Amino acid sequence: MSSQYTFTGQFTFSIDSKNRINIPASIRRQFLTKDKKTFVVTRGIDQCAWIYPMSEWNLIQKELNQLSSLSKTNRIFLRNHLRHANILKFDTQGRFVLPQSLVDYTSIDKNVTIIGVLNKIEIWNPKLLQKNDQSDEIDDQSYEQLSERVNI
Amino acid sequence: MSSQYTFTGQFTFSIDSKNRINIPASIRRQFLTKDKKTFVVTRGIDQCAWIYPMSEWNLIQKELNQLSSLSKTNRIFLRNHLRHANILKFDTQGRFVLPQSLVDYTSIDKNVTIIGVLNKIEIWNPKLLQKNDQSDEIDDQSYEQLSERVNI
DNA sequence: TAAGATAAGTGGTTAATAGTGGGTTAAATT
DNA sequence: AATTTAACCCACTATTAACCACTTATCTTA
Repeated sequence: MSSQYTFTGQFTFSIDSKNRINIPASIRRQFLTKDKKTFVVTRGIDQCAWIYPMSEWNLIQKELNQLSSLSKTNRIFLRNHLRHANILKFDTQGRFVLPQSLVDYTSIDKNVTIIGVLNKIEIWNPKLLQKNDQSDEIDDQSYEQLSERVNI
Repeated sequence: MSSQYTFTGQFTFSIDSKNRINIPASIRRQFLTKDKKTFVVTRGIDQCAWIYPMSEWNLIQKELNQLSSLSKTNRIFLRNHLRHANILKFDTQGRFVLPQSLVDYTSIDKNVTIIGVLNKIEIWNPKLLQKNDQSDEIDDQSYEQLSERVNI
């Protein structure tokens, strides 16, 4: 089964003294009832945190299960992906607390930028995201390759 | 499945103090009932905003879903494409509010030019569009290349 | 073609929702 | 038992969305 979520958009919120972060109402409303406000926060591959609704995470776990631990790459990848995964819920106000380890990893201090990326939500320190904006330009060749797969 | 929309024409309207923009009635009437006045506004590749009726956007999303986030190029591409996409509806008067980030990106201030371009609608600052008119002439060679793909 | 009727575009006000900050109680940990 | 942590509750402010009203344009019909 493929993804049931298609998050989009960008929002800038604040993190408070208790490490609470608000989930944008428009994103919150998209959560399916079966997920019951439950999701998984984990390390992103870039310097951000990734949030998956529980049912999405289950799909990912199924895929990860296919990877044999005989391969070193697989072992490292699995380890780093799973050890930082926290199952959380958002509270009655629509917030969740970002675990300290992820606060550190993402270097988030005062403000956070939240962006929807299809089946996941990314949590960024705005300054780091901006830095990526500048350096992460896609070169022409890569665009050419993409154009063979994506028609927009 | 291919596009169900063929927008055409050009209109000049105004944007008000709350960033509301009217969608031309003739274009509004073309919206299929299944789309329920819902659409996606996002950054155009040029300095304009693009509007896709929801069903059109869903086609694009389906393609984006094929891209794995393990590839760096994919990650950057997905992020930068989706973060500026806002799912919106037009109100009972047929207007929508253009998000501030897109107001900035398009440099729209007082007036807007709205153009129908097949499956999408473009929103421009009239002055920028005019500037493009002058500089964006297509050279003969490019026309030759186009002729191999498009028969008009 | 003039007059009335309908639709389209624009502007402002009000009501509802969303975001934020803090405090209180309950649970867990040491 | 003391301290920390997490869930819950309440309150304030800012933002957004719904509503109403007016003007201009377009269409209809006498």
